Amino acid sequence: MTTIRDVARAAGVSPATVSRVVNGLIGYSAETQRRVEQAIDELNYEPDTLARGLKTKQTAVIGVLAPVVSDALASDIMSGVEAAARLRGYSVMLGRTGPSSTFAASYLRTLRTYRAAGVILISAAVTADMRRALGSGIPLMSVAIRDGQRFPSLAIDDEAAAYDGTRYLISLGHRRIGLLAGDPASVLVNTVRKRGYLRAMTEAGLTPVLEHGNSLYDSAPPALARLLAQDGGLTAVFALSDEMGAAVVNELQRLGRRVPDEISVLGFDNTRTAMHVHPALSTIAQPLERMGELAVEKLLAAGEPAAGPTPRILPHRLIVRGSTAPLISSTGSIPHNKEQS
Amino acid sequence: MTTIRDVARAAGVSPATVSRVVNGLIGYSAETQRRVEQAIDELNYEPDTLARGLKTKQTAVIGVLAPVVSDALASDIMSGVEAAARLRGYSVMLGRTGPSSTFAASYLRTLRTYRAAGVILISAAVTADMRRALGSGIPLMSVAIRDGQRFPSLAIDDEAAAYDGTRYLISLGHRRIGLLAGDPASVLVNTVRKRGYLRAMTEAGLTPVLEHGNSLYDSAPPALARLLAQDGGLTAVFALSDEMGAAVVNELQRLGRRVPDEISVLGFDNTRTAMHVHPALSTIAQPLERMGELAVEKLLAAGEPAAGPTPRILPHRLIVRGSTAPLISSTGSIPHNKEQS
DNA sequence: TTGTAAGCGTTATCAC
DNA sequence: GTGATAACGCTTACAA
Repeated sequence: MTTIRDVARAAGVSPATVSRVVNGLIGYSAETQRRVEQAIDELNYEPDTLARGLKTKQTAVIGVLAPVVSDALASDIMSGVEAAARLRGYSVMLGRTGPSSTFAASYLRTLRTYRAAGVILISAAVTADMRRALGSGIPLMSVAIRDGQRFPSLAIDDEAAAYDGTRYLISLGHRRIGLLAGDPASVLVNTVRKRGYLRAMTEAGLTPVLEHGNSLYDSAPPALARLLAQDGGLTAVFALSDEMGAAVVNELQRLGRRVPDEISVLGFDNTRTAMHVHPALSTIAQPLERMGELAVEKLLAAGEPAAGPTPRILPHRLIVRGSTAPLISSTGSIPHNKEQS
Repeated sequence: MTTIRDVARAAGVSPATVSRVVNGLIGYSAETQRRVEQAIDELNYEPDTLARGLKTKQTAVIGVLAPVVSDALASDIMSGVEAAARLRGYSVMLGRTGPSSTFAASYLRTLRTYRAAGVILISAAVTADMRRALGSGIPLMSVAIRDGQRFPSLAIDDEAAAYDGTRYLISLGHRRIGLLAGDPASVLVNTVRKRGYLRAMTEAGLTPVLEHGNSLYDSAPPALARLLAQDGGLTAVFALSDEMGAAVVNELQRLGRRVPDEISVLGFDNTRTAMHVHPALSTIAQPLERMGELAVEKLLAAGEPAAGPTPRILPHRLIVRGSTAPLISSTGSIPHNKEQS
């Protein structure tokens, strides 16, 4: 390995000067700079991250913790994180929080010993335990979840998004709309979205019909069965994740119900999964990649004076594909459509 | 931050002794060990990774490079890598190689300055450039791709897998079987799989029909159209990725062709995507998570004397779901089925 | 503008 | 069995 001393010797200067050049500080002549840079090129020198981090008490590492590594939603966010991080010369360290954050604290302790520049928590709220495990010098931010006001977070307004989704279905003429929620215990987000759905239904004088899955594909068919058992005449199902939405589309077809002619299905998140069914799933989009990028930006700006207010709310968006359609009422008339943007 | 000296002072011993205890070396009494461990607990001490790495020239970091972070196949492998790494006390650092490995070398250089313990390359072959960028001390292994004999790799036998998939379709009675391959330029694997298909077709005296997509969902519908233009009477399509397979199932249904009654579809990889269509996609499974785990194991054993032979071949497996069925010939008879295990 | 030298927190080589 | 002490490769006062 070539060290800063090797470069110094080759350039005929001191290690301190090489360091200054490498770090773009001031205090050397143009000629010196040239010689140093040439030596760096010739020796193919690269500063040792460990030694530098040990001295400066900082490394260009950003930690990312997701409940499940292979989750589509987390993957999209991670993709944004990776892009923003590489752009700024940072590397990302990946961890899985596992069921109910079992591993989170241990990961955060590790990240602390690496002197990470910041940590991003996907789909999980920051707990006091986590905050403690990470120590005090490292900023921590959660993404795709609204985390009270206690810790920084970055998410859409889930209540409003679910409200808008429900309103959209209502504007299509649907009256009997079932909600397929995720596990209320593990993801706070579900409680909030549920509230949005309930508000829209209540305002419209409609009766809520509600069941829980666990956000994943396999949980949807049985939950759909329960939903249908509650009200066999449902004309629309709002699933609070695309995986469940996709499963509902497929299961409905298996049951011989036509989507969207007989029954509309609306998903949530706008992950790739929404495109993988036929008809493609209408859904509420979260700007997932953008969230990942923004999280990095805010994290790295955390030390700065002008750090913006938190939690930061990002816009959601309704995406209409083939799985939703106006209700064909028994009289054959299509109700007035007051779809939202 | 509490350091090894703090612990030493609290326990009334020297830093050297604390180090011995922490690292489980020999050379201290049981009583000393007790005192040190107590001090560690009380002070909540955690060794500094950077200082340790600087001294030992090794960190417990495993680098993982994938073409696209949010890819389903890569995600599954990464999931296995994460699990195996955490089990052994290693952390994983994530990178994206990007189109045609643009970023790979730069990531590898970074990984070198972190003194990573090893690097795993997903769906990409090791090039001499990469090997050079990483330096000589760090093992590098590619996964889910067969990489000649020059560098270690871990993959299924893609030729045999494609052969078996084609044989399966033939055993179902299909004679007009189209192949939907991925981009031959970007992923070597496609060339090999194509060879397996061609061998099976030729052996059976059948005429190959072949088109290329790019392995992703959106590339499949147009490629399918070209396939159908070549032979409108195709009764089976073998797609060399689940994303393309799922797209074929959906597109076929959009075109009014029934799957599998009129036409069978077989995918490749067995990612989540295969489950997200209706009927669910029959496919050739790669043990993706297991590959990730194994890659970590082999990487960390790379220094050992008894490092096994490379490249290592893993078993593939045919998974029959709803998208494939015996050909109903015009005479109404179902051909003899000689399906493989 | 440039060099010297003192650490950063750890491990490893010696002595005792 | 235990403790000084010298690195590891870098940054950063402080001198010159």
